Amino acid sequence: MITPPLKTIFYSIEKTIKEYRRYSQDNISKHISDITLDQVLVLIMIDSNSKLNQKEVANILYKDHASITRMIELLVKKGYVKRKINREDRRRFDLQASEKGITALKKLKPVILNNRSNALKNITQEEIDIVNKILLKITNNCSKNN
Amino acid sequence: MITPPLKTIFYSIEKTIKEYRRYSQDNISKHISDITLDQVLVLIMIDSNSKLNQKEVANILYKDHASITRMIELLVKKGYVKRKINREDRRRFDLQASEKGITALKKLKPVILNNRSNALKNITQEEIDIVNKILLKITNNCSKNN
DNA sequence: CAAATATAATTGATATATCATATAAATAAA
DNA sequence: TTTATTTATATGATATATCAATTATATTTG
Repeated sequence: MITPPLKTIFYSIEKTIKEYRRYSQDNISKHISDITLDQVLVLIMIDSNSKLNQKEVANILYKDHASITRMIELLVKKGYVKRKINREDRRRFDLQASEKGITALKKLKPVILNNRSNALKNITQEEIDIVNKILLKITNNCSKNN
Repeated sequence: MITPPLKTIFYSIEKTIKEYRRYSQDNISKHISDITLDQVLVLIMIDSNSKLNQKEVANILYKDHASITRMIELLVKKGYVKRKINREDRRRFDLQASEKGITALKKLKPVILNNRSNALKNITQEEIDIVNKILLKITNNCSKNN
């Protein structure tokens, strides 16, 4: 008999992140309807450091480079991000939040912060540290053993 | 200044589940190359209880019904699952692992169990309980406040 | 310098997530 | 019993995840 996934910690982890994403996306959509949580995170990164290229954004957000390419493509198409070829290295792009992007961030940063703090209500920093520590162990077990 | 997602617990959670999925998928693929982790979980559920219909599988695995429809479609197409219309309720399907599905499960169940225990190496049951408890709090915070 | 190699980003294919809508069958209500 | 509502599944659209392969440019090396 195999343990139903229902009872494993992996199930809890997936369920938690899904609920957080849904909750977070709902609140974002109340303010701006054509942007996703992931796109907001990309936009925040771009706006916080104009030196970042796509590869670095991908590494920071722990996303696949292909996904970042497509997210930025959508952000550019919707006018939240401006993209110019880098002068020193023509393989790279210089990324910059547009006026529209900056305006969106003004609205959305508090929403994100609020999502996070609501999601963590009644959870102590110590508890968060414990969870982080144990999750890191799992991560390491999976990457080492592969 | 908004906290970089890098430092939030949500980032840890996403990173952990991604690493576990990648690790798990790699080991599955070593044995059977045309099946995904999610499909294996669906197959396990179907095989463990022949009474389950798609809606129930979706609820157990905490997946969207649309996703389950498509996963089962693929499992049927690849010959791992047999699907027949239920006699009492013609909206439902009776789901059953085929011979091929059963053979696959014989190989894959130990792989799944091994993945789980490797991923949790050097983590105590008490630690797992703590993580589960805190993750549940987050889940509840997100569903209540929405 | 020319050839080989490495890097940044893109593209393609396939699977899954999510949400909205549709369809068909079952059940409840008028 | 006809109509309305609910339920199980499917379908469509769009976004993201993942992996492989490609393209263009940079860098290294012979």
